[in-house]
Amino acid sequence: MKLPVSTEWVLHCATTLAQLEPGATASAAQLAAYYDLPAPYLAKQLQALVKAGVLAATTGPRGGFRLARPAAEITLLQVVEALDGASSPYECQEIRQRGRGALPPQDCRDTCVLAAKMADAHEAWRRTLAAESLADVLAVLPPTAPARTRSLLAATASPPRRTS
Amino acid sequence: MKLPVSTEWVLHCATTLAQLEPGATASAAQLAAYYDLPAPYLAKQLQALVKAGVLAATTGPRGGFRLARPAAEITLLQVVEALDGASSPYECQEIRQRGRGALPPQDCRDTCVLAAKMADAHEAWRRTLAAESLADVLAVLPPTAPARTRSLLAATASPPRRTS
DNA sequence: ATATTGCGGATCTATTTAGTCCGAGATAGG
DNA sequence: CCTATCTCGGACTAAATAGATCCGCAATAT
Repeated sequence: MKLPVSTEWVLHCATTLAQLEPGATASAAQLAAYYDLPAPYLAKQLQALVKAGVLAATTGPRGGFRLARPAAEITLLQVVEALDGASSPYECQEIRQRGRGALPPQDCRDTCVLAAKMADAHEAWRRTLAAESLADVLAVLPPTAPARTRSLLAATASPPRRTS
Repeated sequence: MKLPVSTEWVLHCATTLAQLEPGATASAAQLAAYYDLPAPYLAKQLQALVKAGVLAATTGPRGGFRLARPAAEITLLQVVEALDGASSPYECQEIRQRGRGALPPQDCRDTCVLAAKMADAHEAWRRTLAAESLADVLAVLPPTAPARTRSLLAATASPPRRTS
């Protein structure tokens, strides 16, 4: 049971994007430099967040990524599941219905007790992550963080067209 | 984030072993036939449970596996973690300390907020599974189940030495 | 003594993950 | 209005990890 390392990347990137002024964007290259990550691969992960509706992207010069919704309406669960999917780590194969000890179908009308308990555990996991929004995360950061983040990001922004 | 399919196997096998009379054993081959599973691979997984102290094994003819402790003292979590380990699916790589936006060490004395929340979620998952014992699972099975299980298992027991 | 069982290691395959690349589209500037 | 360039978007390739299997060794009850 393991989550991709890029999970940490996108969680931090989402937190970073949440510190921008409304409407402002940051490119994949900017975010990659900010965290020292391989830019093309990070871009791929961010695209997954776009497809999941967590981020919005604008192409063209000065384009980039921004949150698709207010930070208070984006939960950690939505970010994590955008990458890894929402399926439970335990998948019941109904082995109780196979082999010499196979149960008759009428005994299998309810879901398997073991599968039910594993599903309960997964639900508890999801509930914990769904209870925390990006806004909640921002609230525990020092008040100076957003300004610092914005200025450091701007340092790698595309230059304003050199007039050679 | 995925658990091995063998997780379902060992959960069911542990439940099956819990239905035996105290001291009785079942071999890997018996359990494999009971659930129509690949015997060699199942054996390997059961060995992991032995190493984790969940099951006890006796070698030699008429040997096999049995619970190492009363069913009430074996939780689903112990069975699952015997196979997959106890480590969290999310592993913080401290990327907040790398790249252009790296935080100074004095700001990293506490664990990262994101890592802490992910750890909370994993703890909620573990708590749910730790709250359910094999005895709890047996309690919801029909009272006739143990007798049926024992008789079906016996059908694949090693034959009592053919006197040819 | 022999057959049966668990135990551990070595091996092979397949799926997933990590990482890279090039093309389509959009915008700012001329 | 046109062009140049910067961005995302998806396809493609390699590496690592986990899944699955096999074989020889040790132990024990018959």
